[in-house]
Amino acid sequence: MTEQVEAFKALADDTRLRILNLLLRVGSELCCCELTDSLEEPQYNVSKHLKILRQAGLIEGRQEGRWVYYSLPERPDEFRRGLLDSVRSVPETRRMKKDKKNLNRRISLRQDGKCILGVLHRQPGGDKNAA
Amino acid sequence: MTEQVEAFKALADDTRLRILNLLLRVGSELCCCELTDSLEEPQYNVSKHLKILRQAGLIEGRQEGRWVYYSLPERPDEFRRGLLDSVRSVPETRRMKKDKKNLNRRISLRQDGKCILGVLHRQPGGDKNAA
DNA sequence: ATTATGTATGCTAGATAGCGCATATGTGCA
DNA sequence: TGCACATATGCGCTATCTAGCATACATAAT
Repeated sequence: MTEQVEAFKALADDTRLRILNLLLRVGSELCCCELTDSLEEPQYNVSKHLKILRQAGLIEGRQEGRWVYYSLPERPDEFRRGLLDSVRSVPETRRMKKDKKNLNRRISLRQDGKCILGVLHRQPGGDKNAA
Repeated sequence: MTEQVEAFKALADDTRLRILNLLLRVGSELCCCELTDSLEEPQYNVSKHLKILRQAGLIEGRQEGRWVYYSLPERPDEFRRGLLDSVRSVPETRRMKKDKKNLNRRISLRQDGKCILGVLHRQPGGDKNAA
C-alpha cells in the first residue's frame, strides 16, 4: 500500500496540483522555467515539487540540453490514470485560470516549440529593492 | 483547490486506505468496533481516521444506538468517485487480505445484520500483562 | 440515577513536510 | 578552460501529522 500512499501524498499539496493541472490542460510538455513563471513560485520550489511528482510516478521528465521537459506519464497504471482523471475532473478555479493564462503567455515565447528562455519571473527576494 | 488537497491528504495514510479498502470490498456498512478488530489497531486511532475520512467526504457515518456505521458516500461527486475507484483498482496485498479475513470473521458474529459486540481486540497496551 | 459500553476527543511527543536561502550540478557556448 | 544559465539539492526553520494515553461523551440497561 505504501506506493499508493506516496502517490496520494504527492497529490496532497496545492502547488503540485497546480502543476498537474497545467500539464493536464495544456497538450504539451513543460519545462521547469515555464512552470516557475506560470505559477509565480520560486524556481527551487517548483523543482522540488516536480521531483516529488516524478518519484510518485505522476509525471515524467525528459532532458534536452539544459532544459528538462515534464509531462504526464505515457502509460500510467490504472491507479495513477484514475488519479489523474480525478484531478482533471476538478472545475477550474480563478487561480488555475491565471496559471494557464501565464503559461500560454510563456509558451507563446517558444521557438520551434522549444523553450529558449530561463526563468523570467525571478520571484520573491529578487525584487526586494523594487519600487 | 483546498477541498481536493484535503481529500488527498485523507487518502495519504496507510491505515485510512485500509479502512477504505474494507469498505470498498465488503458490500456492507461497518461500525467502528468491527473496523478496529479487523485492522488490529487501537480504537481511538480508528475513530480518528474515520473522522478524517468523513470530513474529506470519502465516507459517511450513520448512528444507530451506541453504534456508528460507516459506509462509502451515497452520491459522491465526480472527483471523489474517481478517487474511490482508483483505490478500488489497487491489487490486493497480503495485509488487505488479512484485514478482510478478520472483518469477515467479525461480520459473521453479527445478529440480524447488526453488530452486537464492542471491540474484542483490545489492542496494544491492553494486554501488557498477558502471557 | 447509576453503570456499562461504543465511540469520540484533548494532550503530548516524535516524525515528517514545505518554504526560504544559498549553493551545487550539469550542459552549451565562447 | 572558463563562463552563462537551467535545474537540482542540502540545510535550518516552522508547521502539520499521527501514535499513544487518558478521558469525555452518548446511549442503553439495570
